[in-house]
Amino acid sequence: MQLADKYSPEQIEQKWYDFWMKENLFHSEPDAREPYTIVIPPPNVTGMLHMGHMLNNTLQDVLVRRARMQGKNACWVPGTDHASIATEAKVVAKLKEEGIEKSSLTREEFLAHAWEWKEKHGGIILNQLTKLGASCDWERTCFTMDEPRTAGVLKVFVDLYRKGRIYRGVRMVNWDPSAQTALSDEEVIYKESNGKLYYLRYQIEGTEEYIIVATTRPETILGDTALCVNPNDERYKHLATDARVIVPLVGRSIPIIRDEYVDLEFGTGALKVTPAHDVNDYMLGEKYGLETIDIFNDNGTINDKVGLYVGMERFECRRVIEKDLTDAGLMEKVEPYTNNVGYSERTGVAIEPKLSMQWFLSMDELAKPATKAVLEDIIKFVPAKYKNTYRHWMENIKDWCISRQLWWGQRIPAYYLPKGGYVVAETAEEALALAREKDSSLQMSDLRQDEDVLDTWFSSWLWPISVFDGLRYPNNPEIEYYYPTNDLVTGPDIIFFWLARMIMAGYEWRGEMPFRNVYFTGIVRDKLGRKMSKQLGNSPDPLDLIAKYGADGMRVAMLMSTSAGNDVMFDEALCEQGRNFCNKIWNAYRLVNMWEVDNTTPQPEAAQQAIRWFDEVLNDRIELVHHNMEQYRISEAFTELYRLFWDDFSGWYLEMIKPAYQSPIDAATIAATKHYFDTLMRLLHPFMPFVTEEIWQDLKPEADIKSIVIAPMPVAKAKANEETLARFTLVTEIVTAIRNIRREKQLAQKEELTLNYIADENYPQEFAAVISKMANLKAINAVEEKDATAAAFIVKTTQYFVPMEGKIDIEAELKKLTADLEYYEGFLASVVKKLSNERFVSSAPEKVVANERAKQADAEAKIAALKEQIAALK
RNA sequence: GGGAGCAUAGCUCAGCUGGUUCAGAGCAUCUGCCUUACAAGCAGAGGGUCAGGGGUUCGAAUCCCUUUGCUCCCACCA
Repeated sequence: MQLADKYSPEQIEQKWYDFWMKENLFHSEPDAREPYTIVIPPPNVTGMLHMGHMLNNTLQDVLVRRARMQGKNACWVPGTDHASIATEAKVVAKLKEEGIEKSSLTREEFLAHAWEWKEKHGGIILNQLTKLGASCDWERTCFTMDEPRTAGVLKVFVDLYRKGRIYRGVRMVNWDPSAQTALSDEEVIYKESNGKLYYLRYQIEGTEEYIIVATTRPETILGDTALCVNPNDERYKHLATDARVIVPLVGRSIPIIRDEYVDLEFGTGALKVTPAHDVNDYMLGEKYGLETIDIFNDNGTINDKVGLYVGMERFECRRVIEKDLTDAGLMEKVEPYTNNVGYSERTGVAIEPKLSMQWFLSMDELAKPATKAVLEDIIKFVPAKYKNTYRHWMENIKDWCISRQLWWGQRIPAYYLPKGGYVVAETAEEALALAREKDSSLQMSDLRQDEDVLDTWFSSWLWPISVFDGLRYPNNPEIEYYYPTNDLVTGPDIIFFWLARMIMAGYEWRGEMPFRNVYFTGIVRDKLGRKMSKQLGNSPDPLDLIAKYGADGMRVAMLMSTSAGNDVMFDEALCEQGRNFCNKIWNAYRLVNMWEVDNTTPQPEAAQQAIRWFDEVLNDRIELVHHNMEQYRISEAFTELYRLFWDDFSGWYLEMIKPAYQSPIDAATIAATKHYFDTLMRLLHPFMPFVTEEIWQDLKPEADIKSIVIAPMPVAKAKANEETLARFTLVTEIVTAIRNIRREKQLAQKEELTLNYIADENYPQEFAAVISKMANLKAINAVEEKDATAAAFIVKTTQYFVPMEGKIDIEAELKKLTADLEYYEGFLASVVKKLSNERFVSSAPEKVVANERAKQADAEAKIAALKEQIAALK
């Protein structure tokens, strides 16, 4: 095959992905083999691919492809998440653009629009993953809101309800006024915000005296139902026990209560109590039986309960009320103030604490086995540091608010009865049957299903089970075969949202962990360390990068820069490095491929020596890569292969076996080389699937294996021969030394040199032919005498001379040798000092001491050799 | 406020049980090469008080204490 001199991924990638799909190589069915399962963290159904997905899915694909090549029945289940808030917000925005208000639609009409949107955009993100080479079993693609998953969710809800874990009640929840729904605690992000601290004057009823109250939210005075001071506060001891104050502007009379909750140090020591709009105030309200006045509409505007500022947006109201208070002389002062404000994770608006009726899931019982599993490493976290984060959360777990005031999602299967009360059932029919137990006259039309839907995570927490339909059919062969899954690759940012809950669900409905290992990725940042975001415009489009550098180049960029749990500083230069590596592989193959093979040519000695060495290197690295992968050191494993291919294979091995210009290569050497190429491609395939397949298909080492995707992963043979590897380092040192001589003396590479040496056991005799070839020597001679006219160097203890015919600068040589001598004398002194320390000799392990003695002997020999050379020069 | 983690070459990071190869890799930089697979390349070189201080040890980048700086998570005094 004629190969272009640059690797061009465009056609190659699409060609092979199509081939893999056509051959159905990613599809898995249960069989006798050991399963290897990964479930994808489902991206939002209407989302777009970003760099985080690149990182996450590259890693998953590496793991899956490797397992597949190791002969396991690899199954990577893809899918998407219905992402109720995010998707509903997008659909609402899209309808708004078309001039349609959500409020003008019925639930059914809205859902029809939403499904239409989902059908149109839902497949995009998964399709994008194919561009990266993701070897998902696409036949298994799931959606958290498709029928089997929804049925599972409802079954789980009913099960939990019957177990008494789900309850309904009025609680203070995090309200998102933009999405107009409750959120779980995890969906609230606290950020430091610059606000103001307002000091308001509350007149004590029946007096001219005022109490000053500090607050950050003056608009909530509309909902004030008490004022609270600390009972130990001297400033307020004089007040009558039944004293009351007048709420500024509102004019309402409210009691003064006394509770040690109030901090004497903060503000004036007086606290306004607004039970409807502050979590702590709510607790005070409960404790003292205070009235609760909710002053906001669901969209964050002021309602008509008080009759002031009606319809005004909450932040607008704050500005207006500040002015009105000032004008009325009720504002003592205003100070700048920094505090933490909670924002909605999805819509970004400030959260409003709000009392409302919601569904909750009691978590204590669920948490117990899940906590244990991680702490005891039954589920292993990589890196382990996240165990702490996990434990802390699990041990302080709060009940989960699972209802959302949205339409896009799984509707809560609770049905209200006309005369109060409700029933919970998977279907309306079952609900009716249950209802009739209470009142036999009831008809279907009497039942009214709860309007709310479930939190998205209430379906994603079932993912490892639900993708195999293990909730509806707990004994089906698929779930029994694939569950528990092996590895989960995710970011630490969703430990609480998703990971912890999946573990809880796993134990609750399978009695077993959902996955054995969790690999945490970091966040992909730009090279300045900033988070990638649309606002900053520092987030490259992964598809553009793939188009520019190839999918393999992109994958290399991800692999080069990531270690578990650490953030990735992404730099486009890494993609370039990846592309260059593809090109390197390509050109190495081009070289091997272009040689003419001649069966009559005997195998050169240099080639025999090269093969003897490379066998050992390869074996050694296979072992190392395997070892690294076992420990999820994926980046290190790849880096080993990168260097193996680039330096050892291309830089040394290929140069050693390269036939002379326009000469053919012998059959034995080309066979060995192609075998190495095959092995290297297999080792690299999980990391760089496309370029390796392209080359492997051309090599066709095994006719009955149709793709490298299912070619067996090379395994290390017996332990590598360390001796051979160590001896070869002498060769590289000799060659490097001669190259340096050429450079210093400005000798052309073409000019053949002679190498003389004074023989000892550290001369790598068995690699003489390789040395000769790599250094372009015409002769290598063992000599007895030193040669003062030659360029000299020492490797380990062996003295080498390259005759220079008068080109030697004796002064310079002497200077160099003297500097070396000084270094080794200093080195020897430190070794001797160590060895003469009795405590060292007696306490250090034998091996360490022996090693020091060897260093001493080497240094002494080297010093002797250097002294001889210096003497000879003089 | 509570907890966790990090600090090693200009940059991004390895360094696993304290001891060969302990001060490394890649990138970047510099020098020399259009050598016949690859200039997306080749051959070389420079560059670090392992954040500061103290301790344990025969021996510390590695273990302990401490100071400083950064990051993340949790909590939320209005």
